[in-house]
Amino acid sequence: MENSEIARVFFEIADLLELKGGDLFRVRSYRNAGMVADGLPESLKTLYEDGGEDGLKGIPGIGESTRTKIIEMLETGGCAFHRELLTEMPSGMLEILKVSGVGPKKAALIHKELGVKTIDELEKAAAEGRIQELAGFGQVSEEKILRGIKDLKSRTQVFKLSFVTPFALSFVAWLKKVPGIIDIVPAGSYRRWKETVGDLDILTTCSDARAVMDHFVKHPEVREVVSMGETKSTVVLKAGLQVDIRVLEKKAFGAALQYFTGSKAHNVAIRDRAKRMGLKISEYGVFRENGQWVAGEKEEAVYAAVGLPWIPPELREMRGEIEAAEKGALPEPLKRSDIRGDLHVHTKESDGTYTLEQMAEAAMKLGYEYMAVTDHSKAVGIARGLDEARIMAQMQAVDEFNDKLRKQKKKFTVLKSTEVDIRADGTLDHPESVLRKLDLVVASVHSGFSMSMDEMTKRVVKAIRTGLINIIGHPTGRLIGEREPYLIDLAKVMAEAKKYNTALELNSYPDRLDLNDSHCMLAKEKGVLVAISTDSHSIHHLANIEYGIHTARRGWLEKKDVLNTRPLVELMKILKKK
DNA sequence: GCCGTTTTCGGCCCGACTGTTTTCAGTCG
Repeated sequence: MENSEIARVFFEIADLLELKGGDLFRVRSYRNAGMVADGLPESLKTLYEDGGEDGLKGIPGIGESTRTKIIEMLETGGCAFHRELLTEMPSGMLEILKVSGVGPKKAALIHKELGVKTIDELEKAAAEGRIQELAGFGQVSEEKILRGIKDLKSRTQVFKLSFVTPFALSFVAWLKKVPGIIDIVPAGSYRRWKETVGDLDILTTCSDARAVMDHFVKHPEVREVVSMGETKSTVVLKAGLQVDIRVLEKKAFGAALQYFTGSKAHNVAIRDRAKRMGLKISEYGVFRENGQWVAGEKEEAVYAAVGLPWIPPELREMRGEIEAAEKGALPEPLKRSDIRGDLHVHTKESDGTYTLEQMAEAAMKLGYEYMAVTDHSKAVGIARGLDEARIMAQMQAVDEFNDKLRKQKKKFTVLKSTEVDIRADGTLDHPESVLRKLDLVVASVHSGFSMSMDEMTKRVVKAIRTGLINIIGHPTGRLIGEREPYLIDLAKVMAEAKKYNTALELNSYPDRLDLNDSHCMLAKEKGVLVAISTDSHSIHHLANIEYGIHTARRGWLEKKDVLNTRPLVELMKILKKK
């Protein structure tokens, strides 16, 4: 079982225990174990295979009991405790918990009183007016349940970060029109640059809170106002995205920003730390036990109050950032200006929409020193991949273009390159003689995704062992929310990549973000360089580098861990083939 | 169930909004 599957079992155990009315701290432990499993850069399976039970020790949040269950799942593919809980509470109840406004208490009551076992039965009961008869329910909550079911059935649960970005910008612009508004900052997982975002949280300070609320709910994209209070409101947009807003005093803005940026697990740890120091943290500030205000206007001051330096939002995922902050060992955040060039760019020759010259012009405007033109090879027929003759012609065109740039005294170089296909048998789709003439070789898998992990790993490892590859492109092939990653043992691939001086790509295309944040942590640990590239098919895609940079920051990468932070001369030395 | 600058036992983050129960529990983030 993969980490995400193990995590799902823990989440379900937590939900089932909560439905049963079990100890809430125990519930929280399972939920926490699920989050830890999900966010772990190493595969639990690999840790267990390599180190046995000891390999699983020392993971914060995983104790005796959850460790035993992890081992059970790895060995048997299931968890007896989980199955046992499912005999007591039907699995349909887990779906019911997802209905907005229905939590464990209400769900359990509905189940007990009406024998409801599935979301469809819940819908029927509500439609027939049987819910409002129950103690603690009324006509309003019954209608709310019906709406919640409708929403759940139609709504996408999570949104790609790039889907949310335009809405975030739109709300910021919209709220700027409110008289007296001071700060408007989207927080939450959006601010942490998480690859998918569940909802958008916006924090504001304003002299007139009422005016902010009134204007907020009138945004033209709003479909439904879920709640509207003095300082907090929630709406759902036509696109299905939920947006929350908070209005705060200037004095509390930093504390609120810290709180609403999350992650939840990070905040719990920070508050726990505060508590141990005799402090109390809420979204209104840091306070002593006697209620005296300590800090809150600036986020930095909140962290300082608990003896820590400011922690960048991308790191706030409880992956050791608090311990690192304590030791002064936080990674130096990668900056946009650290990136010297883009190493994965397509042109009209294959499936891009602009010419080599146009792409280069656009890259120069971003202040880059270099750009690799990496059109597809012939195996990718649908993208009009280049055969030997066409790539030779392109090389000549690149040489001529570089000559022209030199004559114009422009400090920019186009690298002769390719995105060569790794065929199903692990061979490359250009002959060695061609690949040796190129400055840089990106190699990617574009077909035959449904291999076993063993086959896929061998396929990519075989390609690396040719010694001709500088970068493995989009190493897992996933498309966020659309296509699962193909099965591949990245730890093995990285070990081989390290030997052959091959980098792994962090593809910044917002649908891909591949490597992901956890994989970046693994690459860093294994000492493999990461190339942050955009896979641009248009001049407009080059700006997607931001998504790659922030994903890299989430993966703790620093300037030294990234291939394309190197100046051209240094880069060319690294790219030199053995 | 997890964990330790107060602890191997006894704690475990904190507050807003809603609906319904006339004083608060449940849900959510």
